[in-house]
Amino acid sequence: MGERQRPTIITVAARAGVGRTTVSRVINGSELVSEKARAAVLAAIAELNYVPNSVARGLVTSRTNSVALVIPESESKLGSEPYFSAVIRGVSTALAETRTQLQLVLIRDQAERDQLTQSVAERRVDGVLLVSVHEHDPLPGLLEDMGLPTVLAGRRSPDESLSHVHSDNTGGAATAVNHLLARGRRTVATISGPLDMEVGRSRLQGWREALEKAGHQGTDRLVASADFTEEGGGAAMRSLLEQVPELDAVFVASDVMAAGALAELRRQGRSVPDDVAVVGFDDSIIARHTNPPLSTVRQPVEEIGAMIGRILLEEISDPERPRRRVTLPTELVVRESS
Amino acid sequence: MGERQRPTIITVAARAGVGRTTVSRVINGSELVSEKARAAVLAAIAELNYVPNSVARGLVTSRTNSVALVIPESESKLGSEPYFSAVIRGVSTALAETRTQLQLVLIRDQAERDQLTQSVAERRVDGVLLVSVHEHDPLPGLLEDMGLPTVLAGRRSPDESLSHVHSDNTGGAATAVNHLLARGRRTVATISGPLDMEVGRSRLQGWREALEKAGHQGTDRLVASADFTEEGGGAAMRSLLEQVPELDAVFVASDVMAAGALAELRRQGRSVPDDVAVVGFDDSIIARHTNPPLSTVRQPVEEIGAMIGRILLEEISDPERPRRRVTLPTELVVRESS
DNA sequence: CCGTCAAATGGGAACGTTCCCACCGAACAA
DNA sequence: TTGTTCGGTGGGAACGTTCCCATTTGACGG
Repeated sequence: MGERQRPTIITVAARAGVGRTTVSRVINGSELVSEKARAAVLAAIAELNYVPNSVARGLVTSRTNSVALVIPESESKLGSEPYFSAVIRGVSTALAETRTQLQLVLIRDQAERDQLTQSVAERRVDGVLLVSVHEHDPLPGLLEDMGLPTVLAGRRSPDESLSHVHSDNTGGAATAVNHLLARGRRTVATISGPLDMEVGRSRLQGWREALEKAGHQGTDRLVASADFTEEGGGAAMRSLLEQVPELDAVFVASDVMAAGALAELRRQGRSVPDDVAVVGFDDSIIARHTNPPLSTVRQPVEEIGAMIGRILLEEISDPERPRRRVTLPTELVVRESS
Repeated sequence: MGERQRPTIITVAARAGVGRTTVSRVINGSELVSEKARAAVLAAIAELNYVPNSVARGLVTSRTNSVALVIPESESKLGSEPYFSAVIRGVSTALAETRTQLQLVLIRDQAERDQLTQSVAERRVDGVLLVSVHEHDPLPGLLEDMGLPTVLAGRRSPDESLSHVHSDNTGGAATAVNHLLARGRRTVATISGPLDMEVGRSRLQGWREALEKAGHQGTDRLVASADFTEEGGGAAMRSLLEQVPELDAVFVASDVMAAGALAELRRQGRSVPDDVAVVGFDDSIIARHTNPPLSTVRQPVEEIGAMIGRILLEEISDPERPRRRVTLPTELVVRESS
């Protein structure tokens, strides 16, 4: 179609009969411009259909108005997907307010990891959001050293130095356990997440503390760990049933693993919730579709996304701002599995 | 920490004892540079830890090396999420090869829609990927008019003018119907998707053609339409059971709607698959978790994503290249619901 | 030994902004 | 009148590249 030459700020200036700088001032909302000049510029912009070139602007301001959201693919296997979708939605909401672009970066292997740091070094983004970090992941430290604003969903450890937002994993787990105990369950085992992730450890800790507070001892043999996958959950369930055949409840640290556990229980002829009660974590989409529907601990994932987005924007606009640590509440959702 | 002044191409040139241009040539892999000079430049780059500034480069080349993936939020409701995740994964794979960045754009309302066109006008992306377009969506035409390379996952109509990739919806639906007929079902109803989307229409068409080819007539009363949501699927099922109480099979145009339909069937005391056989479409994650597990038509979503990514890159590097239309095969996955 | 040619090289200009600073003129006090 | 101030303005420079073109260099045939 049309596509002649795109108008530049100079074209606009000429058309409006003012200088380059005045046009720039109008665009950027400066006060120091007369009503008359402003009107002329605005008219010229409209007539010429002028749109500022953000690349040129970025060159001089050294701001790109875009941030990266980094998702490790190892985690984005089928099961965790609803989690990431919700985070993305939240982040997107937060960014929309300031017209900041969202770069999505999936990391599957070392090459893609290098590419990310490369891309960061190229100054293609103003800040980075990191999701589901592992304890010894070098990435957060790297970004911190580069001085690039960085916010985490989750954290590497309880004394995380970067700004981060996470849900009350310990509290949520404890709530689940207390719920099971209140239902009269005597032996509440757990399938924990990976222990090299803080989510894994803290949910396990919540489970343990709640049991101990209720007077239960020797809980160690009631634990099996898995990797947040459905198969992992099934395998962990199997091993628990071997070790602790008398168990009558399981707190599973994710819904996806719980789905695997439910299948294994069915396979072994244990009915849920009559023989064994099960509570998951996340309230992801599959929780409503398992057989029976899964009781679970809901975490406000979309809100986490919105929050990390907002915090990152703050840190970009003021890098000196002190780091923030936010814990969001969880909520027990009781369905038919408990 | 360190963070002194970032080295520029000039710093590198000085260090290597060559001119600006030679450094640029080395970076861009030009042949026209002596071994000696190349080595010196490479050494200087390594010593100084130089990384080219992509914004500056973008200003002169007027390429940003990033593309936008646009997802209408109305579709990204819970149910369709696995679909989008898979598309994203595929796109990301295709883009990784050329170090092209992926901008994710969620569109929820008119404001965000405007923002997208704005952002496109600002030349922040080299091309656009559009997912799940509606028949009368103005966006594709707008992008086409702007002369911006655009590729669709799905299409607006069978004679789509833009490059696009879609799966064989008609064929997949027909396969599902034939499967049901082969199982001895007599009355195969359908819950279709929205009829203002080509996916909706073509799956319906596949269902109809297969029935007619098998000698069934007067199929119109066997159709109920819904909006790809679980609730919609339930409501459509209810209406079908009222209209056609004798039905013994349903082809549902998406797994999510099928989940709703299954729940409704159970509520009305019809057993699946004994009384009514059900086949869905997508093979999304929930298909394995419904009760009973859902037979479904799998479409290669990740491959669709990879394909639209690759085609877009081609169109960016050569805008004159003729538009492409790709149809990928589907595959019937038989589980327990049929 | 010289002209020719291709390979290798580097400086100027351009990409489209914003920022810095100098300037202009009107208002106002002395 | 003269000086001071300040809102309003615009030109030069800079941001860090790539592209165009002119120049240098070295090899080679006559």
